[in-house]
Amino acid sequence: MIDLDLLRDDPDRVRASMEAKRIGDPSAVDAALDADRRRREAVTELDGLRQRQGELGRQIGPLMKAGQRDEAAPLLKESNAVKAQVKELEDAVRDLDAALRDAMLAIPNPIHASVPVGGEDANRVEMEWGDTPTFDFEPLPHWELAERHGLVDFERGAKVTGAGFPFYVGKGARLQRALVTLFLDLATEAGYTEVQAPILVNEDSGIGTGQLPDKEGQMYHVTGDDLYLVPTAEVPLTNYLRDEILAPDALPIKLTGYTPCFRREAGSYGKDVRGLNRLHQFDKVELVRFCPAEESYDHLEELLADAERAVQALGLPYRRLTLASGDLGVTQAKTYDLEVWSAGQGRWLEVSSVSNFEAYQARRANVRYRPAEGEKPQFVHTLNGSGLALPRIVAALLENGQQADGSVVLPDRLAAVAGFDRIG
RNA sequence: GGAGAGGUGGCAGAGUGGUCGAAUGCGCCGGUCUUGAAAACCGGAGUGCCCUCACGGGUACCGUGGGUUCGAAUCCCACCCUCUCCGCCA
Repeated sequence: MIDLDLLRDDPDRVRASMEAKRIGDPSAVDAALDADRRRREAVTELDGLRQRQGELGRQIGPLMKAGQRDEAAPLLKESNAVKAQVKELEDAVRDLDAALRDAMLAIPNPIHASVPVGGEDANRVEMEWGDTPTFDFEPLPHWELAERHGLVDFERGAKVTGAGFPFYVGKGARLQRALVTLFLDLATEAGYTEVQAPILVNEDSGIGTGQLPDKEGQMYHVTGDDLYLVPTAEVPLTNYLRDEILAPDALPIKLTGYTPCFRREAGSYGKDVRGLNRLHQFDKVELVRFCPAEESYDHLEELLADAERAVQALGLPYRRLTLASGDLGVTQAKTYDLEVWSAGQGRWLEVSSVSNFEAYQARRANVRYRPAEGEKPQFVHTLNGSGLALPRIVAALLENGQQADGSVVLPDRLAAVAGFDRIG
């Protein structure tokens, strides 16, 4: 949710940002402004009527008690008339509230000034880290390595559930477990509090972080109980503090959590679907921060460094991108992506997305803090980033670590957690 | 899943139709007193929305949403959650 004051004061900026993001219909701005104006008129009138209603009630009370029905009669008549008007206006305000809310939810978060404007080709590569491996043989893609070593069973996953729900087997499974442990340990070292979160969330939580209503089709919906499988731990971790007012000394709050993530990936069939590149269920460790508004861009850089440290711990070559406006989602003001080099596929794979949502999610989820004792509550800023998403990390580990004999050598830091240093 | 009890301000806990945003206690903030502190005493203190340049005023909120009534924390309906017992179960 954007700031209603911003919308009132500078609707052009909001429209320009929508165009830069290439999201939504700019007419939502006018719809919101119109609903806002009409709502305020209606509320002002409604409050006046309620005031009159209260006055009448206070006069009628004593009269009724004293049995002076005749004295009360004209007052009762007026009160009944006011009552009808109040009812009418309440309905009107309710409709206008809903209209305003719908329009506001359809307006994306304005981009930060440092975000390059443009489409995907305007994404800015900020840096590359590590050396991409060279081979004196033809490196294999990870799905061939995984099959050779029996690490991932896609066919049985498809049988038991469907495409995109693989089994990890033997060292494949142990590798998953080791990566989760390693990433959580790194986050703990960086000062995050580990949280084990529910992986089913309700509708309010989906709205709070911005998946709902506009990405409804991307989430698995358990209709029997009207709950949603989380597409990322961001949803439960950020909603952890929903509808709360935090004490002055509570911020910053840093949470980390591992969850499986479920994504329907509707509309992306046939794109990047080989192997582990794109799955309906995958594992991810998420990093989430809550902080005061004026600190959030410092926290964004810190969070970015936290995510990069995880990639570096695995020794995987990667690059960092600042996403251009057209590649940003509804909720982000600024996002960095981290992409690891995938030697067997000869391409970069996104393994982390690190974003500042400013107050956009906080407004939707109503997460506030009191800057100082006695001061008015303010919305926090929320940030999050993958730290990291597993499948593509596994792909890169297999592809970059492969040897001429088909075996795979694991980086030391991971081997220490996994309990084995090579596969095959 | 069945039966019962209950959801009130930071916490505890009154309030079962009228002037109740809500007693009281604890906690919290400010003050008086004190060399300082404690105790005692005095005062203050929720959130949203609307009007106002502001001072300030209005209004809503007692789990959530409806309803009855001139008037609802209080009565009615639905839902959610918590607790106790039974059943089931990792």
